[in-house]
Amino acid sequence: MESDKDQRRSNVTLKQVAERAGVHASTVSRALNAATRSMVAEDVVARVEKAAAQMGYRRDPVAASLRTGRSKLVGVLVPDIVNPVFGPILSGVSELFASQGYSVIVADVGNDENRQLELVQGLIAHRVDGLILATVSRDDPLVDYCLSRKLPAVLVNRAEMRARLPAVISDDALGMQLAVDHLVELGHRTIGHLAGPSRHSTGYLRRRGFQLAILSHGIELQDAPCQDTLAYTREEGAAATHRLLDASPNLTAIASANDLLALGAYDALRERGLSCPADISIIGHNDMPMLDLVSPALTTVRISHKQMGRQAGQLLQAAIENNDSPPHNVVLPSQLVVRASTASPRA
Amino acid sequence: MESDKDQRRSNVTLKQVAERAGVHASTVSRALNAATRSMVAEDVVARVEKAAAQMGYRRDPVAASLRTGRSKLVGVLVPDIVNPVFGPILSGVSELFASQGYSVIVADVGNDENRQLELVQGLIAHRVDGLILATVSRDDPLVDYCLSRKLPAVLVNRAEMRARLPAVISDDALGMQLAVDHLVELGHRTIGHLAGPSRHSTGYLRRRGFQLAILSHGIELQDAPCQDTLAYTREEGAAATHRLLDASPNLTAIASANDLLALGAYDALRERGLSCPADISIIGHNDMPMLDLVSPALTTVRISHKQMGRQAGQLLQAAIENNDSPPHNVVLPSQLVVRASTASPRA
DNA sequence: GTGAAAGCGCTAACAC
DNA sequence: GTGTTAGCGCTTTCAC
Repeated sequence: MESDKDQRRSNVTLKQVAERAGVHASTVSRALNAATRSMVAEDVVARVEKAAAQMGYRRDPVAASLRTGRSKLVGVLVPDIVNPVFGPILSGVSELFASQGYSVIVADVGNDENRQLELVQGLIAHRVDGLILATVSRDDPLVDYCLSRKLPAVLVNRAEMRARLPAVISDDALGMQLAVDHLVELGHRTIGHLAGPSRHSTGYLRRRGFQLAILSHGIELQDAPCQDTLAYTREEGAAATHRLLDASPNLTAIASANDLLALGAYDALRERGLSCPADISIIGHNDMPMLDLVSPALTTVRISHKQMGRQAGQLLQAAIENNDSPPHNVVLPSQLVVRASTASPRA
Repeated sequence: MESDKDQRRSNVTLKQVAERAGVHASTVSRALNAATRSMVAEDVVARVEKAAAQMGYRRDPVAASLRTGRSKLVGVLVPDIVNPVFGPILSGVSELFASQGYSVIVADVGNDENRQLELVQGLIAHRVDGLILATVSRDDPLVDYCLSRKLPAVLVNRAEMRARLPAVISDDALGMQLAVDHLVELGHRTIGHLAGPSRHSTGYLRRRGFQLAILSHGIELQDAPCQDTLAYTREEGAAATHRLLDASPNLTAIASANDLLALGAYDALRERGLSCPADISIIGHNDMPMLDLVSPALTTVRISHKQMGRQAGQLLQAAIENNDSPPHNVVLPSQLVVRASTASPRA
C-alpha cells in the first residue's frame, strides 16, 4: 500500500543525492537552487549536479512549498470554459507558464457565480503563487479578497473599475470606434448597439465606446439605440435584437458588443424574414473562431486572446517575483475584420 | 516578507484548534477527517468542530499531501485547448471534481507532442492523485509510463489500442454507421471518407467504422475511397478533399471523421466551384458548437463531450479511491444530427 | 563555504 | 479514545 505511492514519485531525495555526492543535504539544496548556488564552491556544485543527474533527482515542489510558501502553481479562474474566447486565453497563459516551470490550475466557475470565492479558497489552499482572473465584474469583491490576502493577481479580458489590480484587456473604445467608423463609412446613420452585461467592463466600456464613436460622427444618440443583454449568448442576442428592431424600425445596422450576440442577431433576423446585410448590417466583436464560415461571414473586431493570455501570464509572473510592480493595465489594440455581414444600407 | 505569505493562508493551524478545544492536535486531525472521525468520542468531535468553525480553520492540503501522498489534485492533459471539443470535456471533468473537493490542473500539450512526458512529470511532482489523458495515440508510451508508476489514469475521447487503461469514448463505429446509413438512404452510392490521423483511435476506428458501414450496404470498398489527414484541421480537410475529388471524380458524398475536416471540405468545394449539397453532400463528426450557423449548416454526428468529461472524471475518482476497478471502456452512443449539408445526389 | 538543527502543518504508528 | 512521537522532503537560520 505504501509502495504504491512511493513508486509514483521519482523517489530519490535530497538526502540520497547528498550521500552520493559526499556532502550534506543542505548543501545539495543550495547547489541546486539558482538563487543560492553562489554560496557553494564551484567544484561542489558540479559534483552535486552530476550526482543528481545520475540518480534522476527531481526536487519535490510540495515539500519545498511547505517550507517556503511558494508552489510554482498558478490558478486561473474562467467564467465558462466552453466559451470559445477562453481557449486561446488559457492557451496563452499556460504556454507562458509552462516555459517558466509553473503548472496551471484551471477553475471553471460555470453558471454558479457564487462559487467563485470558494474556488479561490481552494486554490489558495493549494498554495497557488498567484491568480489570473477572467471572471471579475467591474466592482468585484474578489478583488478585495485578493488584495487583503496580498495574493498576486492579474485580471484578463475584463478589467475592474478602480484598477486596483493589473489587467490585460483589449481597447474596447477603439474597437467600437472601428466598428462605428466602418458602418458610417458604408452610409449608415441609424445604428443600434447590442450591449453586453453592464456589470462587466467589456459590456460597459463597449457601450460607452459605441456612444462616443456615434457622437464623434455627429450622430444624435437618439439615432443610436442600445439594448442591454444579461449574458453573452446567442439567445440573449436574439432577444435583444427583437427589442431593438421593435423599438427602432428604421435601424439599418447593429454594432454588437460580442460575436455570440451578433450571431443571435442573425437568428432574430431570420425569424423576422430580414436579410443580412441587405436589410440590416451586423458587426460583431472578438473574432472568435469560425466566423468566416457562418453565413453571412461576420464582420467583426478582432482581439488577440492568446496574446492577452500571454501578457497576463507575464504580468502575473512579474508580480509574483517582485511585489513592487505598480498595478497597471495593458490595453491591446483591436482591429477591424471586414467580412460579408456589413454593406451599404438600401437606398 | 514572511508576513506576506502568512496572510495568504487562513493561517490557523491544527495545533491552534487543538489548544482551543482542549485536546491534542492528532485528535483534531482525526475528528476533522471523515475516515477517522469514528475513532473520536462524539462530544469531542462536536467540540473540535465548533472550535474549528469559530477559528475559520481550513486544512492545509499541501502539508497533508506531504504526509499522505494524496493531494486532491488531478491533472488533465489536452492536445490543444483551443480545439472546441476540449472545452466541454474540461467543463465536464472540472464540474465533477469540483463537487468532490478536487482541483484540476490543466496541461495543454500544444503543438509540441514530445513535451507530454515532461508535462506529466510536472504533474506528478505536484503529486496529482490521478490523470485524465485526452492526448494518447493508439499505442502511447505515456500509457506504459502511468502503468509503471501505478498512477491512476483514464483516457478520454481517444482510446488506447490495448485497453490497458479505462477510457471514455464515443461509439465511433456507430457514428460512422449512422452517417453512412443517412447518405445511402439519400441515394448516394459512391461515398468518400475524410479519415483522421490513424495513430489516434478516433481516426482509426472511424475509418474502420466507415468501411464496415459501407459493406453493410453491399457497396464495394472501391466505391468508398478514403483519404488520410495528418491532423484535425480545416487545412488538412481541404487538402484531403482535393485529393479525394481528384482521384474519384464521380463521388457524390463525403463522410468525414471530424467537423473541422468537413469544414475544410467546404473550403475545397468552394475553391473548385462546387456546391454543397447540390454537387456533393458532406457530413461531419462531433457536432462542435456553431455548426448550425455555417453555410450550409453541417449535418453531423453528435457526441456529448461534456458527458464524456463527466464520466471520465467519475472513472478516475473511482480508480483513485479504490485501486481494484478493472480497466474498462465506457462507450457513449452518438447520434445523427441532420442539417443542410446532405441531400440526394443529382439525378 | 559547509554542516547541524529546526520546523513548515499535517497524519499515522505506537503507546496507554 | 486520546496523547506522544516521529517524519513526509525540503529550506533556512545559525554556527563554525
